[in-house]
Amino acid sequence: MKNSNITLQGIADQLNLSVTTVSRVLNGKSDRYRISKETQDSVNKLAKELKYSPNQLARGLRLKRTNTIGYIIPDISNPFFASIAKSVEKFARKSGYSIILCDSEENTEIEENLIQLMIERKVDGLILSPVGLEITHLKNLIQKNVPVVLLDRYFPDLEIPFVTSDNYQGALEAVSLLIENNHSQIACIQGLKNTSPNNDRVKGYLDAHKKYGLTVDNNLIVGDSFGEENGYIETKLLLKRSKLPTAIFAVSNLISLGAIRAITEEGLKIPDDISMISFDDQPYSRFLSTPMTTVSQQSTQIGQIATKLLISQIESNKNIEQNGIFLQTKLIIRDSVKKNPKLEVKATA
Amino acid sequence: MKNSNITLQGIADQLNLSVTTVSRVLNGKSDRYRISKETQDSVNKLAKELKYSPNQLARGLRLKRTNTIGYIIPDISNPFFASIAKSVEKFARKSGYSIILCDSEENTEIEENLIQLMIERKVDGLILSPVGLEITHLKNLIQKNVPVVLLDRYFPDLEIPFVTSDNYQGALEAVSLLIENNHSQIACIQGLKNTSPNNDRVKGYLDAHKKYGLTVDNNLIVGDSFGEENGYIETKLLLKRSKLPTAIFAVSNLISLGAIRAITEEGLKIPDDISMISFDDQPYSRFLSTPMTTVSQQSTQIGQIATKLLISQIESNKNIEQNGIFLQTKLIIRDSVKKNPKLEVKATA
DNA sequence: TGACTTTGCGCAATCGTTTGCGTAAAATAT
DNA sequence: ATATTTTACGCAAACGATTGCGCAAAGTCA
Repeated sequence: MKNSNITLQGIADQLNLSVTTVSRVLNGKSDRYRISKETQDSVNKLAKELKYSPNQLARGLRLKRTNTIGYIIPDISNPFFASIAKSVEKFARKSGYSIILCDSEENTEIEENLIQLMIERKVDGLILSPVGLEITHLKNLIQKNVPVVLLDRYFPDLEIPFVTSDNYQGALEAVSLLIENNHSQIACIQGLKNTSPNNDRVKGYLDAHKKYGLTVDNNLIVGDSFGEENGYIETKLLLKRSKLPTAIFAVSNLISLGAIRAITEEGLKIPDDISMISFDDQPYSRFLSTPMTTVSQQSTQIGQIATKLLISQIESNKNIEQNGIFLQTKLIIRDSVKKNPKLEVKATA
Repeated sequence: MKNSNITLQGIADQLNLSVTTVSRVLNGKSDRYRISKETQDSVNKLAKELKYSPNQLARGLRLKRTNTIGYIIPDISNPFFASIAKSVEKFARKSGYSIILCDSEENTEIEENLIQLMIERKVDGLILSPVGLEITHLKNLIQKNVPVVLLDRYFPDLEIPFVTSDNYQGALEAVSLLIENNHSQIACIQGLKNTSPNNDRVKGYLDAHKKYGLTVDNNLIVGDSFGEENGYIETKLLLKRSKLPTAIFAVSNLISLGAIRAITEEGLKIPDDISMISFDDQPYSRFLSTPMTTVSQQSTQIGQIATKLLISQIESNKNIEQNGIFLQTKLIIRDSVKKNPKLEVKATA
């Protein structure tokens, strides 16, 4: 209560100086304003003694700059986002920024409120993994000249810089592997519709089929969320069908976990009864009952690049010319794909 | 650039009112100050039109209240902390608070800097999972009258409210299970020393032995970090010993993951060659190659209670009388413990 | 008509910094 | 001795909000 009231004024009073001078000394501008060495020393000494700590609210108000980045993600408990968050926070911190973290719970309404909140809190910029396909609130944002970088998800027709994995390519490779192992009944359990990762992965799934001259049964594309529950439910349903899929392409790590739960419950085995490839590699992926073949993303890099992009945008005061960055994925082959007996399948491309 | 300059002043000017009045209307204090209906309506209307959004820096400066909670954790990419973070953020948000999240990287120096940073940013309170055994910076904090709640970790001799799992009991049960299955050479791979979760878990490990009249070989207590690497390295070393432990008690989920990696590398099997129990249940635990017996913590509740505790402290303006809250753990028995042939082991208690 | 009450709103200080100008005193030059 | 430069610092506004008083105008009452 007492200590918290140490201000420039307080120091100035005790030394019979003006706040101006104290401020200048403490900001290392002594030389530019010719503050005498003795004054400098006395100020520094007293500030240390009193444990002066600048009020960043006041400073931010005056400077119109808070060194704060707003960071909105759909689910911090998803290990994929958690590891990105780790690198975002770390890089921001090392660059002198703090982050205000909010979880939009994959809900557009919450997301909009959070953006409003970030504006009120005068963040210098925003890193965002947007939820839906609603983009008016984002347009408002850029009109307000708030630097924004999209992370993991983007809008093809919006001029906002973004960084994400090359989800299309990743999915293409994954599903191609399945097809090359002579799977043709491949279910795709997708995540939240209308998000770019989902769209791109599904497109990869489709194009892989096309590449090998296969037609896809649209009934095999199911689901609507990146969560575990979705994976469980959809797999349960898939396994009740008369014609069982021989493989599952799970569009996220949580989905595959749910799928495994369902498969296990039904007493089936991966890959003997059904094969599987999952997006997102996790530390545990290789130690699963059947080590999982996965599409690995460079989450650390995604976070770091996004942060770097945002900060350079903030500090240069101009919008980035560069629009989108796609990071390569990597197919990690383990044991969850079974080689089926050959069918009459040949590559077109 | 234009839009961002909408302030109370701007609205007041356009309506030929004072900022005072505008402020009062917008804060719903019209009635208390008898602002006429017409004035109210005109203010509200214009504010909406101009998309006025209050500057929280200014407000915070004036009100000495930011509705912000500082949140410092040692590793956001650890799923255990990530799921706590999820519930902290959610509960805080629903209570009208935002959180500034920082990762201390299990480093005391960083932690101290972050606390300083939080003070400068005038957070209303702090949720902290402290790193080491250094507590002077925490004492400073409470002297400054900043509400603090410790999460996951605590100091027995510090009067700061905390919420954590009953790590002692959890470890006691886990190791007892091992002993009851006739294991006597049980290695304990511990986490960061001098943190309460580690201390309490190791104590549980020791007391379980005591309970059954077993003496523990101190060489079996190894390691010094909650991370995956520690689990890997220590297990590698353990497996090189002439006298192999028959079981491993892994003090965190990441440790057990590292341990599994080492065990797999050495071509050994769980539980046939070596048994294992891990702290922290995770969604994947049951789907590991050998479904893991774990000690599950109520992470959602931990986060929520901590946040609730902090907010009530903030809003009541007095320190909580209640000091520590321990949440029960739950032993989830799966397949990673092998029943050994009986030894001459009998319970003392 | 004058006194009193109610209505409706504004003044100005305050929160803690930063910064564009100034300026008095000391030093130096002429 | 006067003019000029240098040294070392201060004034006061500004950032955008909140709030304790205060006060003029209108309404009510006798």
